[in-house]
Amino acid sequence: MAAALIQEPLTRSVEDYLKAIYHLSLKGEPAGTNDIAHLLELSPPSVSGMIKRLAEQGLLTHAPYRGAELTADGRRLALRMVRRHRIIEAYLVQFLAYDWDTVHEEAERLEHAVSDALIERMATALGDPRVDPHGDPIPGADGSIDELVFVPLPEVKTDSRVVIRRVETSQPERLRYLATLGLKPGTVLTVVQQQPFNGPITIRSGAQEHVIGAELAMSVLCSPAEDENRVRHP
Amino acid sequence: MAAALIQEPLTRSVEDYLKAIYHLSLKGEPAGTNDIAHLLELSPPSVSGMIKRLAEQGLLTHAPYRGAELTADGRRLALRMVRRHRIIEAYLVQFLAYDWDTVHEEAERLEHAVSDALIERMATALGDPRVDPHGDPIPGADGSIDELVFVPLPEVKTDSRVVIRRVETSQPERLRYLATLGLKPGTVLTVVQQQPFNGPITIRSGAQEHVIGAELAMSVLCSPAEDENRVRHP
DNA sequence: CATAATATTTAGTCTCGCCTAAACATCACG
DNA sequence: CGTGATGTTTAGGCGAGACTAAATATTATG
Repeated sequence: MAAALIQEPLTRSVEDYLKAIYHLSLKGEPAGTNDIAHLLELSPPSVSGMIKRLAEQGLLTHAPYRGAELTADGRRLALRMVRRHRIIEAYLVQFLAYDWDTVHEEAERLEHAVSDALIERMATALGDPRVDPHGDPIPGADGSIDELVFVPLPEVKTDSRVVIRRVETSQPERLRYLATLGLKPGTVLTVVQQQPFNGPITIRSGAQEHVIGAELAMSVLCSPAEDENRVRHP
Repeated sequence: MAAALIQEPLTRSVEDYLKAIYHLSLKGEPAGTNDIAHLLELSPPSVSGMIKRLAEQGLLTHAPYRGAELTADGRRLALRMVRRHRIIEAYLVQFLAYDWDTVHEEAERLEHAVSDALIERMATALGDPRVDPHGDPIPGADGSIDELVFVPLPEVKTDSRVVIRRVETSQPERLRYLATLGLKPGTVLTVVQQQPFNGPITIRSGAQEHVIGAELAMSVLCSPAEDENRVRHP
């Protein structure tokens, strides 16, 4: 019952759990054991056990069979990991010639090893960016985050011009394929046609036309093209 | 007896042991359990146990009560860690405004997390350096290393001009102090006087004279000043 | 050469974080 | 409203890697 007052250096595992639960919580509901297990590639009983430990440490709350929710402390630490991850991604792309499809894996390991000081130096070198190479928002050192809501490509009205703001997948194959179509944050496009029943979407970007499956298109998040000027082109 | 053919991703612990044993082996003798324990800040029994495991994996050989020696495999992996450590140090100093007294700690954590690919990119960005900010030699990606032998400052003849090639300590306080005296790799100096019985050493560098205790001076390694042109000034 | 000092290993535990198998809750549906 | 599908937890175990206390080997010394 007594909430632990300190948080000793977290283990890698704990950092991964907090980050996973944070991401799952964005859907608005407590994170389920199975979902966490799936995301972290662990067995559900392992997750059940860890949730109990994290609850004892006051990093999350847990009602049996109901899922886990981060406390303010847990959320703060999770956002710290998200910041690290995204700053690292941005740095590797900008300064070490990484591609947007390979940075995730590297950042996934580095985020546990860097000091706060190094992250802040990287952030400064980058000019304190607000988004990473995929358009994901980077939390501030103070824990603030812009959780802007964008429209997935399949929900964009036909004939409307939009700008890609964010591409939400960490699968390298998908990212690489989207890059060959020129579909990265900052790209302006028009939805030409959408086939019914969740069918493929035809888009035009400049002189080129492409057809994209609905599932893949779901990871492409857009906003109306009037916002174009507010987008960064890194 | 059967040497394991593969080496799965090593754990952080194993990486630290290999590196420690490599460093201790530079003295020419097998690394003793106690020395390893002292270097890694672990108890001797812990080290004894790990040595047994590493011997089973074929990374070192061990005769009870006689110390541990790396096998070719073990040495290769140790050198890989040393390369990582020193490339990271050089990178942080050159590109992220780290000082030579703070890089060690950061590198100590990062060396376990970076990919080979990232290290090679950093090395390329640095122009494939042969020494790190302390003058320690950086092993090549192929495992080659220049183990040059330099003369510790207390053994330099009075009145001879030498150039500092390497400063062998990772203690931030010592490094910071030496830096205030301008004693870094590349600095040219003359030994003015050495007090007897391991006494302090007086040096002149440019217009300045300093007195240094013998113990601290032992970590300052030099070569004759004719070699000056072969030294890098980063 | 015996004995003390020092170095090393063995024995026995502990914690963390994972696992599988089995028990138990919850929910949707006939 | 019972029944099966699905999701979650409990029970029991394991390996890595650390620890302390105690036993044993080596080295140094009188």
